[in-house]
Amino acid sequence: MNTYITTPIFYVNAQPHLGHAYSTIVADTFARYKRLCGNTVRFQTGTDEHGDKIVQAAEAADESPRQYVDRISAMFSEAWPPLAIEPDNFIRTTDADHIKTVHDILQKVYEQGDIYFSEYEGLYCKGCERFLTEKELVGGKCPDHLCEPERISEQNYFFRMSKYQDWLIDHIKTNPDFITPQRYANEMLAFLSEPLEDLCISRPTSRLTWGIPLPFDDKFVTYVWFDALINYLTGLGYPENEKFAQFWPVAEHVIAKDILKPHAIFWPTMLKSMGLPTYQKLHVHGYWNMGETKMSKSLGNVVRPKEMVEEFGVDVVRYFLLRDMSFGLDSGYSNDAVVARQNSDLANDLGNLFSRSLTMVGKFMDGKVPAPNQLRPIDQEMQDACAVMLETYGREMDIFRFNRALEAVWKVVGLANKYIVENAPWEMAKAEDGQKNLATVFHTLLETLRLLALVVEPIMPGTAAKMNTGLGVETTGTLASRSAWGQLIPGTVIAKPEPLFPRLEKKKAPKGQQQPKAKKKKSAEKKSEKLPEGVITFEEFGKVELRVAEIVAAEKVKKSDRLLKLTVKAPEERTIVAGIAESYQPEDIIGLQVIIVANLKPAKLMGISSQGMVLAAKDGDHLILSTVSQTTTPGSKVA
RNA sequence: GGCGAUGUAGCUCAGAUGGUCAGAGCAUACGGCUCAUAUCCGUAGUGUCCGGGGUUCAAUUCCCUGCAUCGCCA
Repeated sequence: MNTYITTPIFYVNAQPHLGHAYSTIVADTFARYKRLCGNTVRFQTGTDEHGDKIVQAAEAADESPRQYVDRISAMFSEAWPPLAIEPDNFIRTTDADHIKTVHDILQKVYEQGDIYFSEYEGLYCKGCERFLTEKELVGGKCPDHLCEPERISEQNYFFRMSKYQDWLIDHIKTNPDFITPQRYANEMLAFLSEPLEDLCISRPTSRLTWGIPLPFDDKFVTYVWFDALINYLTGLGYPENEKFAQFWPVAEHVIAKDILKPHAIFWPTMLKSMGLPTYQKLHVHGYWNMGETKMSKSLGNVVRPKEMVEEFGVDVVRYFLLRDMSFGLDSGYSNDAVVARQNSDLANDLGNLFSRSLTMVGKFMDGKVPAPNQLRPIDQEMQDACAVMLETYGREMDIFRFNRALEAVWKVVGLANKYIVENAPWEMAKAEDGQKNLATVFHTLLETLRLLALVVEPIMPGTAAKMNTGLGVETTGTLASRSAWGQLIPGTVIAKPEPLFPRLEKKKAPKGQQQPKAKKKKSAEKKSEKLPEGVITFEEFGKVELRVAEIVAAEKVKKSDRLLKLTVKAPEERTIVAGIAESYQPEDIIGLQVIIVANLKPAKLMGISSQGMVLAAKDGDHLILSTVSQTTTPGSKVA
């Protein structure tokens, strides 16, 4: 059996964030799982590097597009190893072979008449030198240049997507697993109930040169999706490489819901036009939301995978992401939630189970795997529970319900802990006739741990390895072969290992919920002492994130006497509208370092989105901006 | 404005051709154990299953409508 699993190629106009990491961890886990099942697996990820946004981002960074994409793409490829993500191929749309493949495919589709030349109409902003989507507009205006875009038309090439609409509808309907979870297939069918428009696939070189030239007209370059989606073929060496024949028939894509339409509509119709079978499955996942608000760069609440790993370790991060999100739905992210998972599921339940078991084997079994004796019902039940777990685990992993799979695994973790309490080996050891059952108990327990290490392997490879080492287990074979009960060899020496997971102190807990430890104590002392009116706690103050921001641009807001539109570095650029025009001239404050509230909910003032608030003293009507007494790094925290 | 999704215990979320479907984990309280990373086991709660209307012997589950949040599109 073969498996071909891909992540999207990520657009390099931003650094890797949690969403990228999730898609890629999902794909990696699936790849590891399928390998464990004995499949031949190919796992591909990469970066998407063409288009006008890249040109702009490069300009902003004062780099050539080439330098820029090389730098950001490297940030992606370097982001994955620390997350234990091991793709077989990392593709870039600026790779020579990709460019050639896109060329060949365009030529082929063109020759068969599925690409034609026509008018494209859209809203064009002269300042940006590009078409804007309706969504980008703020109050009908370009948010960057505050002018209304013009409705202009230009000549472009189109892909005859509409031709394949009926075929696609039929394909989705007759293949229930084509797009999963089901809700996304429904969404696409609803979309397809309206006539499908053809897809504009070019941009004139007069406006954009950072792209793949059309083979049949060098005055145009390929625009976005027709370039990007083809990466899934290029990565297999389409058309002649044998990998293509081997893996294309089993292709499965993992994406986030924001790029559903290109993958569910554009891509299958493109493949159809090329005369290729479509991919097998599209797995669509939701977003990680940060508390109440969505993760966004301007709010400065982007979670960097690298920082997560540094704080929690790879396996915890992987476990958390797969355990806490129902695949397909949105989920909330918070550091506290990760800490909670780490402490309860990992440290207390699994880690402690492993630790106590091995310690007792050392104490009561002379540090060796015992041979089991006659099974009692309680031992048989433990063994049966493992069989149930393996069955559920396989079923759920196959369909990307990782949270369900892990739930089933942790059910056994709980049962194993219970099994220990019910048998109370420390009592058995004292009893005259206890030795016989004691051997069975520890054999059962160690076998259970062996199976837990097995199923946990695709999710937490490092932890699985530690467990296997501790148990003295060989890790060759497949999931099926290693699943069979009773593979530990009696007499194998078991050494007490280091703890699997450390327990963490919960960081700044929101309210007064900061007493996890002192459980034994009476709850005599009240947890929330009354505070005088107007007094806030340190925790409450801690919610306000103050930062130093450097004003890099300032201009008056039209039709407003009081408002200035500021562009600040904190350290990312953000726009803040401040009511200080009566006290300051725009040109006087450029370069000034002020203190801002960085995590204020964005507000729209005179049609401009303000992402934060500048602090100023108020002397009557006169405002005096807060500054720092010495120049510092923009973005420094104020506390 | 159109389409769609979501709205279930303090928190994060599961759930079902309409009838033991009111659930899990975390958090909380109490009890037990001591092998273990002060861990584990047991017990105990609370919910107008978003509001309103309808279909039905029966709706949290189906239909309509309203509200809120989110997404896609115009």
